[in-house]
Order: sequence, then structure tokens, then C-alpha cells
Amino acid sequence: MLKPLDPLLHSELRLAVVSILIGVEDADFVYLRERTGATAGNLSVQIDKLSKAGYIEVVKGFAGRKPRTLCRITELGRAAFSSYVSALKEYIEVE
Amino acid sequence: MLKPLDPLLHSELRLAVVSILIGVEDADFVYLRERTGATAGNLSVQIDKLSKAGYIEVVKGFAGRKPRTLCRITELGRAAFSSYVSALKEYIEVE
DNA sequence: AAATTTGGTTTATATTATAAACTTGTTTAT
DNA sequence: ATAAACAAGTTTATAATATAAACCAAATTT
Repeated sequence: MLKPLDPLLHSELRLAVVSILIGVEDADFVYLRERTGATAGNLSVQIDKLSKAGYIEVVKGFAGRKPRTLCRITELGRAAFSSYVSALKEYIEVE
Repeated sequence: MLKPLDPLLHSELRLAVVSILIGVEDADFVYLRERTGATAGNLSVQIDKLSKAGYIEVVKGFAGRKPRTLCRITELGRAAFSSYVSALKEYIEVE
């Protein structure tokens, strides 16, 4: 039987966010919005879910006078991503 | 920007069904239910969606006296799966 | 100082996934 | 022969999800 897919990661936008964060030290809200093409509202909601699950860490601060929301993947997030990928491969590596 | 993921395939159960069908000549409802672990209701709905999209072909017949629903992947389904996989790889191949 | 822009959050809505309840026909047991 | 249980699905109701529209506060531009 196929492994179940972590529903938190099996979402286009959340997967995109995590996928981006895996490759960088950290990324801010605006960057993630631009890279994913998502609306701010949608991105905000999904970042919140990832953060509440402990998959990412969110730090709200300022860059000069502008608010800036920094996101960074956590170890838990990395591990979850890694399991998700290996589960997913069972579905897509069929030849 | 990341490629969008075909929402018809980006669903755990539908992806499982298509993934199974890719590897075989055809498969019946009961086999798919057992392999996926899905409830009959859920499976019925998802098979219908795949069928309406033209991703699979469904033939209802009988095996002896019992009804038997046979499913088979179509060329369109194969192509969709292949694009889905290559889009997905952008998300998961990050090192 | 009014209008616009920036960086978001909250909330409402549309879509989706899922299982429970149901249907139809078939065995099995009595 | 008939009631009870089972098989193979389908329909429908509900819960969860994704998504964007509407909103807010502060800063910048006109």
C-alpha cells in the first residue's frame, strides 16, 4: 500500500514555500509572494499553517521602516519535506 | 516561477489510482480499492472525475454474475501524468 | 493633506475530499 | 423459499481546504 502523503505539504502553495525555503538561509514574505505568484492573503494563511505545524519559523521585524516577515525552514520542516518526497516518489516513479 | 500542478492529479487518491494504472494493462474497482485503501465511495467519486477528464477509461461489465468496473489509463492520462511529474520535480528536487 | 503604495491579516466563499448512508443484485443459512 | 448477510458500487451530506476579496496600519508620493 502506498504511503500516505502529509496533507500539510501536499498543497501546491505550501509545498512551493517549503521547497523555496529548503534552498535558502531565509526568505521574506515579499520574496515568497513573488517567487510563488500567490496572492498575499493566500500566502499569509499558508505561512501561518506551516508555522503552527512547526515546519517553518517566522520572525516579524522591520527593514528600515517597513515591516518584514522572515521565514526559515526548521529541522522538523526539513524532515517532513524529506519524508514527503520519499512517499511521493512511490507514486510518481512508476516508469 | 514554479509550474502549476494539475489539480486533477494533485490529489492523493486520484494520483494513487493513476499511478497504479500507469503500471498495468487495466485494473478493476475492487483491486484499486484494495491497493489504495480508500473507501468505495471516495474511490467511486475520484474514478468518475478522472473518467470525465478523459484521463482514464471506465468499462462496466460483469465477471460471472458480479458487476465489474474496469479502469484503464488513456493516452491523455499518460501525458497529464507525465507533465504533472515533471512539474512536481521542480518542487521536490531541491537538494 | 489627500491619494497611493507597501506589507501584510481577516473573513467570506467556492472547491475538494471524504465517509456515511443508500441501492441493487447475489450468495448463504434456515 | 425466504430472511440475513455480503458484494459492488453510487449518491449525498459534511468537513476540510484553498483562495481571493475586503480590510487595516503605516509609509510614501503627489
